[in-house]
Amino acid sequence: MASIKDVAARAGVSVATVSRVLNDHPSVSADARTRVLAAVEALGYRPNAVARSLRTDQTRTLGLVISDVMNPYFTELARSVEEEARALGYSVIIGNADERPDLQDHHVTTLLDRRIDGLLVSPTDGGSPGMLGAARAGTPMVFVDRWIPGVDVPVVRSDGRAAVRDLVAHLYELGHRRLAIIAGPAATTTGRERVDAFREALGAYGLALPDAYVGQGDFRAGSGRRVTEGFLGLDEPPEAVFAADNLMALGALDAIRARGLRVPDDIALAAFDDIPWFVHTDPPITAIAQPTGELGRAAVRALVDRIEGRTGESVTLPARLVVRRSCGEPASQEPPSPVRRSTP
Amino acid sequence: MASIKDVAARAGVSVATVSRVLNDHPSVSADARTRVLAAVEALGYRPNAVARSLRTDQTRTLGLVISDVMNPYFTELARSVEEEARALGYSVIIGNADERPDLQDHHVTTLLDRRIDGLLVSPTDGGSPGMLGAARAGTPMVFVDRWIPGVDVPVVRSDGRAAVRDLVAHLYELGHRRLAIIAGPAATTTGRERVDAFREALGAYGLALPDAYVGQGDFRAGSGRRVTEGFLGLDEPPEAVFAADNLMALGALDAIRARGLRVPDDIALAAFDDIPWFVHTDPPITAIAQPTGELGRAAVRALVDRIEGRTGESVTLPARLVVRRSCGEPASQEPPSPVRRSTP
DNA sequence: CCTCCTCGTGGAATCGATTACACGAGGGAT
DNA sequence: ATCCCTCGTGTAATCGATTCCACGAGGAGG
Repeated sequence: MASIKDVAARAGVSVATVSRVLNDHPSVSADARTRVLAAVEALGYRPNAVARSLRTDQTRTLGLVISDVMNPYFTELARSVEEEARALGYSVIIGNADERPDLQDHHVTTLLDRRIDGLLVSPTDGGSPGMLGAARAGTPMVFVDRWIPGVDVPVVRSDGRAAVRDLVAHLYELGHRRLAIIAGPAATTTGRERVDAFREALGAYGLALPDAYVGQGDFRAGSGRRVTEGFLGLDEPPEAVFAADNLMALGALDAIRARGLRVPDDIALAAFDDIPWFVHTDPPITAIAQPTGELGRAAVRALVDRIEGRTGESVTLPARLVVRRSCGEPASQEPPSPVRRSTP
Repeated sequence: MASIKDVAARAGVSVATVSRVLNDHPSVSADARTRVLAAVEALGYRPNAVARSLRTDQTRTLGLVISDVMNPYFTELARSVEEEARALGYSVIIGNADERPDLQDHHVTTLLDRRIDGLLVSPTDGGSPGMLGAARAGTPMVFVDRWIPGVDVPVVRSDGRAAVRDLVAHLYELGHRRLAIIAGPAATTTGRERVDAFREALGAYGLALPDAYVGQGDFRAGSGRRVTEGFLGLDEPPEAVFAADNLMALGALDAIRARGLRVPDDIALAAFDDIPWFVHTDPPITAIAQPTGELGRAAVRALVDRIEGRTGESVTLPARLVVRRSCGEPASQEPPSPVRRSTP
């Protein structure tokens, strides 16, 4: 592969001049410039990004560590992050933590070893050694979606409180009173917050959230299934289940169906995070939609601000409720009927 | 950030010795080794991968350029690729082409500029200049899923011919005779092959595939919708629609539903590429499943073989039909009834 | 006509690693 | 005792860029 020396030789100039042309530095004669450009063209020369990074101490690369690639929410996030980064002249390297702190740390270290300019993380846990180290090491960093309390890093996320209130209102109107939640891991902020918001909203209607109605999930489909089976096995099962993310909702749907029950007739189901597929499930699922694309773009902007010496700030965007059919027919069409419970 | 010099200074040895310890070269005294290790620990030293790559001319990184990250098939592929690569000591940088040749080229060049050790591509088109250049430039390369005929690069893919035959048999048994297909872009191998396989299978049953029943899609949901609307507007609409990928199937489902028709009662639907969500759609969709994970792993193995001087070979794995309910009830349960057609 | 600046250019240092080569010490064979 | 090999180590070259500094030519100003 041709190097800058080859170009210099062919153009009859020094490597310094070639470099100047490439970085369009002003003081290069028109003549030299054309000769260099011709040589570049002829040799199909492309600057070696590795060498350049070593010298300039910047890679124009962002690292993005997400909790789970197979989760459509995170793929969409990744996509918008890459788009915005590209628009700003950066590349993105994605690391998939698969909800495992050790894998997350592996990616963080690998990314740091490659001297990425900045790190975007949606932490899987409350702070693995690698993560904390990175935050302390001074690498520009921004949290997206989830964050770690007490760590001084900007957070770009969406606030679901209002949407959760809307959801509870919706469920209440439809006659549901015994509401349960499949929570995310307590180690994640989103895991905790959604439960808090749910409990608070319930409180506004004078409803309690008994411990039996709080299932511990891990943001994967399997846990949604297990927790829901638990709910269904209760003496007094909930009338509505709220899954704290889309994958767990899917698991819940499985469990409900496996019992021979139907949504929403036998039990209502709602999810946090809306995804295109929810329109097509049987029934279409009522969900709380985050402005995912905007989140990704805002996170990149905040990170690049930090990298380039400006002050990237935290951003909080509102989520909104998208009503479909998984909680029952809208009250306008039929009066809320007492919810039946059937156990096979 | 601490460099090898700092470690050397603190351990009281030369950088050469530090390097030897780090790469566990045999001729280092036990004493020097412990001192170096202690210094590494104390300084929290991590070798600079950029510098190392420049010197050794290898990055231990693979590039993966896929056609569309939002397509669950490709996310699963990406996930398995990363897993296998990690197991073999490589990192992966993913580039999302979004089915756009220009974006694909952008990623290929960026990846090449970073001197990745090998490239895994699922080409979006019949050969953009960048792709062809990369293939010629001698970078180790392997095609996954899709490939470019005439380019001498191993291909890891799955063969859907048998599964398509099974699908056609299934549709035929259920009484469907007018079968249509939503094709992928003609520039892609998978776009063409699936149509060919379908036509061939139809031929075995004495059925033709008229031009009006071949819709031109682009592997995105929108095109599936448009093509299906076209089919539905025909004087004699098809009784079954086969979408050449999962996203277009989703679009088809939308279009069918928008017309007030029902699957499978009014029209049957099947898709190439199976994804977890197909179990939960209304109705569950009959699909042809590729061994996606195995494909990704095989592709990485082939690529790493090439990189490390062995001969990575092409691999073809069979796909299989997964029958669900979107084409009608299995014949064993009820006799195939003449398919109705209803236009609103 | 001399001096000073600006402009274009090249030489060489530098980034942080790896590694060929040289060298001195010590041990075994003769 | 001498020679030779092996072992551990350090010095320095190298990878491919960027960039500081020096230098010569030429133009402007006195």
